[in-house]
Amino acid sequence: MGRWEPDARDRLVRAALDLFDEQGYENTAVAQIAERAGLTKSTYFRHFRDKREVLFGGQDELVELLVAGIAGTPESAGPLAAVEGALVAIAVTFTEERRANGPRRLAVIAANDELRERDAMKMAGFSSVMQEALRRRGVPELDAAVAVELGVVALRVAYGRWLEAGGDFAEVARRALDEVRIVAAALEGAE
Amino acid sequence: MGRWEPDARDRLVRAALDLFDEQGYENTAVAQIAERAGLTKSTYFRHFRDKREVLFGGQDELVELLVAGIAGTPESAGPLAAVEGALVAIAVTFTEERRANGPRRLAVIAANDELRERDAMKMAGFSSVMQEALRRRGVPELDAAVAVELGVVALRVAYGRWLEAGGDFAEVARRALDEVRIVAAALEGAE
DNA sequence: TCAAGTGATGGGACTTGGTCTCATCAACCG
DNA sequence: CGGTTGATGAGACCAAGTCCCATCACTTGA
Repeated sequence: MGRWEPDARDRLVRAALDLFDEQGYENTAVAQIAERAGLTKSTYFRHFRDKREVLFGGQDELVELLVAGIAGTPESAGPLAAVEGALVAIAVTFTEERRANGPRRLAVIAANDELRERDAMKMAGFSSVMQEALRRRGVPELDAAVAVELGVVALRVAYGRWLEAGGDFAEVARRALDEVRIVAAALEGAE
Repeated sequence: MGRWEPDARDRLVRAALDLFDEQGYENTAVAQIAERAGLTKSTYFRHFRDKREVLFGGQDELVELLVAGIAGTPESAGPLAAVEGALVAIAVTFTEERRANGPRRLAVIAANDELRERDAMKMAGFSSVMQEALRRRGVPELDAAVAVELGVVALRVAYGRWLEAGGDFAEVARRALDEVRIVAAALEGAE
C-alpha cells in the first residue's frame, strides 16, 4: 500500500466544503477542489464518483448500521420499535466533528438543486433499505412502509435538534420518535 | 405566436421515451433525441432544463392541484383529510394515455440512478409543498410532516395499483389512504 | 542491495451535458 | 409590403465524467 501524503480523501472533502462555502457549489470546478487538496481531477474521481458525492460520504456505513439496528431488535417487538433500533444504531456516527461541520454542509446543500436531489436520493435509499430489512422479518409491506416513513420524519426532526443543541443523538432520536408516535395516534382521533 | 410543426415538446417526449426504451438512458444523447424529433439540441434545452426533465413533465400542474386540494378541504377537517383532498385533486391528471406509458416510463427511471434521483426529488417537492399548505392552515409542523408522509405512502401504493388495474384514481387513492390510516393506528397497538 | 511488483497518482485525449450568442425564418400586424 | 415577434438553427465554449497509459513511492523477495 503505497502512500505519499496520507488522507487524500479527507483533504478533498475539506477543500470542497471550503470552496463551496467561499464561492458556491456551481462556481467551483472539480479541478479546483483537487488543486486545493494538492491533487488532480483524475484522483478526485477515483475517490468520488461525481462532484456531488464529496458531500455525502459515509453513506454505506449508515446503511449497514440501520440494517443492523433493525436486525438487532427482538423479533417480538413491533416494526416501529425496530425502526427505533435503527435510529439508535446510527447514533455512533453523530460525532462532535460532524456536528461542527453540519450547518455549513446543510447550507451548501440547501442552496443547490443538484445537491438537494442527491440528498433526497440518499434519504430514499435509507427508507428502502429499512423497508427491506423489516420485510425480511415478516412485516407486511404497507406496515413496513408506514413505520419507516414515520421513522424518517423522526430522523429529520432529531437531526435538526441535535445540530442545534447537541447531546446524545440516541436520546434525541428516541424522544423525536415518541413525539411522532403520539402525533400519528392523534391524527386518527382528529378525523 | 409563430408555429412550424406543432407540438415540438410532445415530439421530444415521445422520441426520448422511445430511445431510452430501445437503447437505454445512458446510451442516448440529447442531440439524438432532438434529431429524432426533427429538432436540434438547442431547441431541446429550450423546452427542458436538462436531459432528465423530459421524463418529468407536468410537475407544476401537480403541485398546483395538490395545494388546491388541501386549500379546498374544509378547515374543520383534520390534516389527513386535507391530504386526502390533495390526492383526490390530482386524479384528473391520471389519464388513460398516462396509464399506457406509465410502466415504460417507470422501467426507464428504475434502471438509472440519475433518474431515480430526480424522481426522489420530485416526491420530496410534493411533500414539502403539501406541508407548507398544511402549515398555512395552522397545522403544527410535526403533525403536517406526519400526515403528508402517510399521504405519500398512500400515493405510491395507489399509483402502483392504478397502473395495474386502472379505474378511477380518486377512488383508488381514497382506499389506499384508508388502509394507511388503519396500519398507522395498528402500529401503535403493536408496541 | 537491487530488481520486480503493487497501488496510488498525474496527465491528457475524448465524449457529452449544458450555456450562450447570433443568425434565420415563419407567421402576424398595420 | 415592411417591421415585429417568437421559435428555431448553428456553432463556440466550458465543465463533468470516462479512459488509457505513464510515473512514482513504497514493498517484497532473492
